[in-house]
Amino acid sequence: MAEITIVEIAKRCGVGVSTVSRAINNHSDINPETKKRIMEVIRETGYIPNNSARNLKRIDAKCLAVLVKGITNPFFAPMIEVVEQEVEKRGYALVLRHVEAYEDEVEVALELEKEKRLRGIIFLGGSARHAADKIKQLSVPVVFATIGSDISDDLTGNEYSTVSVDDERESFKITEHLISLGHKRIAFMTEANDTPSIVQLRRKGYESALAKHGIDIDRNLIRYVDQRIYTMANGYDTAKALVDSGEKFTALYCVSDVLAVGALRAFADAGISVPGDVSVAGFDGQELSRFCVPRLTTIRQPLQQISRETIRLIFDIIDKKCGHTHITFPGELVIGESVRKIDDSSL
Amino acid sequence: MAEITIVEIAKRCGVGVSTVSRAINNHSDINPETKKRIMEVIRETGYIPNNSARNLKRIDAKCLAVLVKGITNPFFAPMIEVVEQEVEKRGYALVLRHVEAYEDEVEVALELEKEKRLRGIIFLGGSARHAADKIKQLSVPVVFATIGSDISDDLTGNEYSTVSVDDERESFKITEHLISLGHKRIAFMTEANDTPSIVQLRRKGYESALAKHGIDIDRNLIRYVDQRIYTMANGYDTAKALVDSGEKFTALYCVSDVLAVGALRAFADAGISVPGDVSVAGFDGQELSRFCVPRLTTIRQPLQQISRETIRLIFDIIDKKCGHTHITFPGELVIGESVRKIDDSSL
DNA sequence: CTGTTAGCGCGTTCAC
DNA sequence: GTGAACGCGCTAACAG
Repeated sequence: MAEITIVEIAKRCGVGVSTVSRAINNHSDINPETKKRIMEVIRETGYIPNNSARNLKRIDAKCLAVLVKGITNPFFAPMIEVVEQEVEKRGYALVLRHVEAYEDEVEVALELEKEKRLRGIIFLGGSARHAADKIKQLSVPVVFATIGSDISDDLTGNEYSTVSVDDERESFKITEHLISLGHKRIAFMTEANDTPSIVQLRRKGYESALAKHGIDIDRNLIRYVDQRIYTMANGYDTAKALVDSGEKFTALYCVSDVLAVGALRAFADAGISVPGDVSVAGFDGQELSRFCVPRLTTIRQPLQQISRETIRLIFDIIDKKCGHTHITFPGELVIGESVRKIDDSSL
Repeated sequence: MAEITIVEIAKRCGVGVSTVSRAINNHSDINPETKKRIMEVIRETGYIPNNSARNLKRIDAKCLAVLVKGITNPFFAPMIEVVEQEVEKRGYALVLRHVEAYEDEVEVALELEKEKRLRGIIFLGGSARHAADKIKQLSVPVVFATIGSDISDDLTGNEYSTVSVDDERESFKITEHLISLGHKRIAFMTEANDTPSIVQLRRKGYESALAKHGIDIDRNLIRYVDQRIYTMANGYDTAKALVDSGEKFTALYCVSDVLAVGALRAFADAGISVPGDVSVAGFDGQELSRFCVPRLTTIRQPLQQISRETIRLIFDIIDKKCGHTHITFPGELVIGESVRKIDDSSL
């Protein structure tokens, strides 16, 4: 397979390479006839320009990178769709990159920035805290989506933008909702995580809601999943362990819908009725929460809005229409069928 | 931010660029001391080699590409994890690329092949049929995973490999399972798709099972979702329409678990008990099928095995240990709680 | 409107 | 063991 290059195409057309280049890149100053002829030959030969070479030369490509942390997570799928549409609408190209759990997303961004000519970087998910100096090394605008503003102690917040819900407040909200329905012994399923993160913010919200209403925090009611909060199996196992421990509780609040669905299944297997015997609440408002049986009471994150706003923001920053900002959207308390008012005669 | 290059590093170290290059790429013929000094400077400066330039020059990188069709689909997540592990274990790099529904995955592969130095390409999902000449243009070994062997009419099958279940046979199997439990009026939820695809194979299996048992195919029982078979909302809407139509049926078989879960919810809302009034079967055996209420009866695809075998195969082909092959794994009929034997007194 | 030419940053010869 | 020089394929000046 003789690698066919732009020179070869130029030869076959009897033109210079730059003319071919112009044809490929839709430059205006080219004879339509010439262009047509060139495109013809390109099609015939099946020539495909080498992207590496292009990236190397190109001064500037209208290109955005989106780095998504955790491919296993269906959470981001609806966001990505929106982002793709919007970016295309603006005539930009999109580099979508998945970052493994063990990788440092900023590190990956740094590398990508060298390789492509990026105009901006969007992070979807990922850890909430990054080394300040690394973020500073990024030379194009950065927006974190679904992550709040406390990304690094050492940054003033002017080096990047964020678009997200206020995880602590939303978590407070749903916990208070449970309390308002008479629940006092509210178990909490989360991830054991020392580093500041979304998960930790949600825990804070849970604890402060209890505190506000004079309910003591019972450490036995706080249960940790093994590593990942986006697998049903973890939700199942942890809920089962909770039940088996004999601990009394009237509600279980899980930091993610996925965990909550796993818990639903565990309760079903244990012959515990939801919401008859126990109420279950989730967080995220994923598609799943609307289709499981019973439907989950949860906090819906406005992912569409977050996505759209993220895009708007990054383009505004690119176009120097504004500086870095931190935008917070309210989440929505979605009342499902998995939570109910408590009777006095409960366990 | 002055873009720092290999020349700059060389200058600061007082060595030639090629020495720096050798240090970066772990070449053997370099003084350990020199190397150490260079790596030190690289760390200090935060220098990151430009990948485009590397790809342009590099004769050969141990690199594999995996093209995944449809990012919305959680189906592939477990496969990707396995693939990543295995590839890393063999010391290869991995390029993971998501292909949009409207993109032609082979086209993308062609482009990628020009850009990077690939040694092999793996396709996860995607349409079952491709233009023969395009596949032939690919100069490195190609393996299709989860797609059967009828990828193109014009190919002998020696130009590529496949690793998958026999979708038609598995579909036949689960349909026959329903029939064996006394079901005769078995509705089928699928995607309207003219082009040969997995979906069509499953339909064939459904129809031939009915035929074998002397059950007429009732076109009113075959229901088409709007475009995508991996959204619960589609399963919900289509099941609801089926119920509303007043058509009589005792079982519903959906071409994907995701659709089936949507259907479960629709039946719950309609006050139809599963499996009391209606039995529901899915296909795929995703995590979801084990955690929904009731658990789904479905066909589990052995994704781990498929992934592992795909990797083994592509490396064997790269190493010339074997030629192209077509491997079929049996699926597993998983008995859940969503299907039951029919009474004679049913609707 | 078009052809010629100079690099983009790096890996790879080939001398030393 | 190391450095100088060449060129990968392409785009962007520039000159015509």
